[in-house]
Amino acid sequence: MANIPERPTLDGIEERWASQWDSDGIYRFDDSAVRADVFSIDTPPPTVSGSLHMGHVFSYTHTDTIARFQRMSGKSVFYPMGWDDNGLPTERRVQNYYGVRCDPSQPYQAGFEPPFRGDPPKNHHAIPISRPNFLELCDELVEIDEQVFESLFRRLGLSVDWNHLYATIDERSRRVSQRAFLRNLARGEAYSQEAPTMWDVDFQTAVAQAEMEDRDRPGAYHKIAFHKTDGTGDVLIDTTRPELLAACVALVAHPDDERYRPLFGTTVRTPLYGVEVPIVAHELAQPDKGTGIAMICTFGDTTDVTWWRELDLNMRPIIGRNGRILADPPQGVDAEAYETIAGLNVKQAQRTIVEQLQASGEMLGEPDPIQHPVKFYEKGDRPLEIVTSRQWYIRNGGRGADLRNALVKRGGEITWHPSHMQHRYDNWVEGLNGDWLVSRQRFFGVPIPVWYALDADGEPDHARPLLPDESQLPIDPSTDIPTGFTADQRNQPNGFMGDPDIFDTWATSSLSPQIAGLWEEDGAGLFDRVYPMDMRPQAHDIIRTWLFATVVRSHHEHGKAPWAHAALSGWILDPDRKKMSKSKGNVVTPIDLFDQYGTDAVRYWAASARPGTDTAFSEDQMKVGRKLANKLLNVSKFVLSFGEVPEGTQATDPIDLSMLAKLDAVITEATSAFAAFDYARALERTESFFWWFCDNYVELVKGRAYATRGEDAANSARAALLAALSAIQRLFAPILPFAAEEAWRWWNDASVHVEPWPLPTGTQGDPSLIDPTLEVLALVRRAKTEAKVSQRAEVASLQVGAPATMHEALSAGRDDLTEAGSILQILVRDADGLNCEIELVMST
RNA sequence: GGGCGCAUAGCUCAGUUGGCUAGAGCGCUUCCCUUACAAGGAAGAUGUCGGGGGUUCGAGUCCCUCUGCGCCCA
Repeated sequence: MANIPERPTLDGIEERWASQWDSDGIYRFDDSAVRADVFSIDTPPPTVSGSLHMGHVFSYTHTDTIARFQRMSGKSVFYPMGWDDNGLPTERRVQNYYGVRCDPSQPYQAGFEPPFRGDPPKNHHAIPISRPNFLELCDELVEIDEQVFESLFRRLGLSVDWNHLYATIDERSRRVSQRAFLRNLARGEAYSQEAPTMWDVDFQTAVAQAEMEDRDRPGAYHKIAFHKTDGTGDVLIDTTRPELLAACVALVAHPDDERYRPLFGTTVRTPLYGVEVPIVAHELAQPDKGTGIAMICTFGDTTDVTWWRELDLNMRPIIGRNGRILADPPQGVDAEAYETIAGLNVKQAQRTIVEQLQASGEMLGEPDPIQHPVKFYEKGDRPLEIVTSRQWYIRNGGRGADLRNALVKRGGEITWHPSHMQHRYDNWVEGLNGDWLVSRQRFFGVPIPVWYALDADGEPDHARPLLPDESQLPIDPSTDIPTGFTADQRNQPNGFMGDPDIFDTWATSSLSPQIAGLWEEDGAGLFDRVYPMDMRPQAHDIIRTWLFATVVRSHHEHGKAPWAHAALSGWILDPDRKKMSKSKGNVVTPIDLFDQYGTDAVRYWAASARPGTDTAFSEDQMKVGRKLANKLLNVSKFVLSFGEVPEGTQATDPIDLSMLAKLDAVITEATSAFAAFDYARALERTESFFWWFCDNYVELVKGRAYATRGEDAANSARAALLAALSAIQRLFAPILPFAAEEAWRWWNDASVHVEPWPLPTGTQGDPSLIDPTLEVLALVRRAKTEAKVSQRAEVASLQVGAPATMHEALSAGRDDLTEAGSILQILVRDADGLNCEIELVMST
């Protein structure tokens, strides 16, 4: 116990202990552990191209407290880390950082130097570069970003095993991702299809259902006259998208709608273009919306797609992938009339069409403005359009009740923390309306590992893709060559072509358990020892994406749920209860807070938040955390200052046993709270006991511990203090890993983080025995405060009135009380309740 | 429109299966340099537990209902 500093301090302990843990390798996963002794964590790979913010600190701290608890409880903890670096966010960051953009038509330039490395001027025009050059810059930048993330997480004290590190673009991830996909394909769980697809016209890629969001946008109903072909007049429809008139393939009304029932089976001619279209019936038509009859276009929204499919209608697409009206009119549309809108963007086309309709008298009245929900890509700025294209899908229950039900059932096999989060999952799965679109028309990602044979006309055979052998993975079909072909046959008639697309990021990150666990890799059986994983921690906003996608892949590949527990973290709100956002300028950088309050203090703030609860950012809480960490050092110093007790010394004084009995209850509660992933409850119990311990118990027995009444009396207090301290330091270790380690190492050789989690001491003490004595002490303190004298001031006499049932307890604490209160004389008498008459010694 | 959550002191929040005068911290007021801690300690004031109804010997806690806020989905 010779290592206690004169003035304990929190300053500098992070660096010291973090590097010590690293060199001692205390967080290394024990590869020899059997599955039952393993606790495995499916750590979320953060998007490294995004910014580091308090949300990361918040949720990763939650996970780390659980990991530390499990490790101390004897588990070999598998706690990997991953970086999600592939995908659109990285592409955007690379564009903004280097001042370039990817243009696959550009030739590769060896040794290309980007115009900027960081902060190109606002007026800089992005330079088009080849795809390989672009990917090189992606690789360069993610490496820089990943170092920043790693240093933050190390500073935060995450007990991850950095030997188990992956990135979603690295070779292993590409191999696992492609392997899993090929197996999906072989089992019929993946397929490609030419179909109407939600399309972002700016990013020029297809978008999955999970990535879409509704935004309220202003629009307007335009009342347009269609002309009955039997010459008996017009049919009026309301539409918010008059620009799609040339794409109209039918009018639709509800089958029960008496107004339109006579018209079903007849035809009308479209205004401006004179195309004959049928009037059809479908339950999805809304009689109360507008005139109750609507035009069906290919395609204005997802309902159009449903109608088109179920009613077997014609196809007249007019919107191109760039969001502009196609150059050539669809079949049957008057070319002269169409020419006036060809090449316009959607807004321009709408203006033109409205002018033309007003001129021809085929639009009635003025547009009627409304607010309505419009579908957007969550990262996009313009409404999604629907274009027809060939895409890859993985079945997720969106097109089949059996699979959907099976996936709901898988969700039920997971224990959710908090439990109500399962509703979000069920809700999402039950509301799916299509399979999972996994192909993206982007650049930086895992390539889809297929080629297509080209026929004599150079047309690809999509029905029979050419597949690599698993042993060849990972491949890039744009550079690798399928078996049986040669390089010069690429893109030639009777040759082959590579699939140009990449997988969506989620298609790879949904395999995080397989990637981290070295599934089908040379992992010496690691996968079987860690999978299914014990815990998936993540934020609740990505239940529909990451969580669900992971369940889908696990269900297909392994026929089981990927984890036993899903622990959902909440959001960080700013102090005004608004979601923190950069644009509002209220994002604080974690490093500054670590510097200001210490890492443990910031972790304390994070760990104070109930699991799954959105939580206000609070520097006040960090101040409290710092105070707590500081107190832990100081009380440790005090307790350890008495030195060791003689071998075999046990606490015997009833007062000491009473404290230890209270401690036992706290250990029991903290243990079951941690075991149920409720770090906040464990902290709260530990913390409130700790302050009670410092303010009351320690103060009460301080004199006795100083041996004012002999060594034997002192040793009971010292033994109790040491036992409590040992437990307290370990109880705090998951939350305050640095302060706990600092104080622990003053009297122990090994790290507290590999010590066993405290067990109840099993003392036979009466937990409430100490309470009456402390109540009297509080009354004495109050009397001194009210008399405005020092707490050290002497009490000439203390007369305690107490029920007879309390006398024994008071008698047990009497000597300690005498010292703690500087009381010269104590008399106890019978009374109904507890009360005191206190006579202070008047200082002269 | 459907689903879920939240509402307790000025602020941030605990309050497990109903059970003593409803708690903590911050902030506020007063006092105290005391040999673990002044980035400390001792003490004090502050509540229609969102409104209404019900079950119960007993409700912050359970049930119904209303109001407000938030999130997810359409």
